[in-house]
Amino acid sequence: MTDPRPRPKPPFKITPVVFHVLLAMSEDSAHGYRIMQEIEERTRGSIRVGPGSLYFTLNRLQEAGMIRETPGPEGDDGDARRKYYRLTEFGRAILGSELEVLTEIVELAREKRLLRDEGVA
Amino acid sequence: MTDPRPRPKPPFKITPVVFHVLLAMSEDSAHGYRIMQEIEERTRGSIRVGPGSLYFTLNRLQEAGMIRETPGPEGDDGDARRKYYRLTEFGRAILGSELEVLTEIVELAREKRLLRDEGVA
DNA sequence: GCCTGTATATCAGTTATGGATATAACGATA
DNA sequence: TATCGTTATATCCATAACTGATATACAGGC
Repeated sequence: MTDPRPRPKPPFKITPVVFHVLLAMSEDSAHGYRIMQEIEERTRGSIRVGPGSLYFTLNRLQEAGMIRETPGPEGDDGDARRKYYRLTEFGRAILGSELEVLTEIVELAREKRLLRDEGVA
Repeated sequence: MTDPRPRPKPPFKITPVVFHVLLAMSEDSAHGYRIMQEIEERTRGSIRVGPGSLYFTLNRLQEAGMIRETPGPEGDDGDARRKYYRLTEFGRAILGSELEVLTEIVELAREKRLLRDEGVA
């Protein structure tokens, strides 16, 4: 039960909002408004991030070096208002570390038969 | 991407603290102080719930019918100060629902190779 | 009997979040 | 080109949640 590998230490607490913002950027770069929508879609509306939390969180993540601003994706000259961000290596490490914790929790839940699905599986 | 089964609707937000308290009670009944310790142990100190959040959360969970007070476990006449709680069916359903969301996130993370481990697996 | 640890409880200060509001640019369309 | 709804970033404020300090008291070892 000892930690096999040191976890990167986040400079502030990784709240659900922070986590989901990082996760929403894990594949492509993304801009704020899109992140808002994606979180709501993926969690089927159970988590809704308002503009207050969102832009506050984006600034914080950028200051902490977990994301950085990038030019938009290839061929996107669409909307000049958009600001695109992408995960840094550090941000990716933090996200990975958080996901490990979640993975352990999910495994524990399976062992204890806490999920409504997969009763036998 | 539509929800195959309606989720039980929690009467308030299931924050990390709330979630971990529910999880800590999923097997046996438990008392407050023990829950505090267990959360700290299982998350290897990365989540620490102080007495403020804990007892506030326990009261709230009880009012909402997610946990209920019970007599201590068989053969425990140890410490009269302890208050033991156990999950209700409703509480178990809420916990299960939250775990489903986490399970989906973990699966997504695996597909996207976001975990530091299991690169090939 | 005294001290440390266990146990519940409350309170105050801080931090995080959500909703309202502001501003403006975009796209469609009339 | 005027107008309207949507997209998009940004700030502010009220509320919600959390942390740490403090209080109280019992248990067990010495």
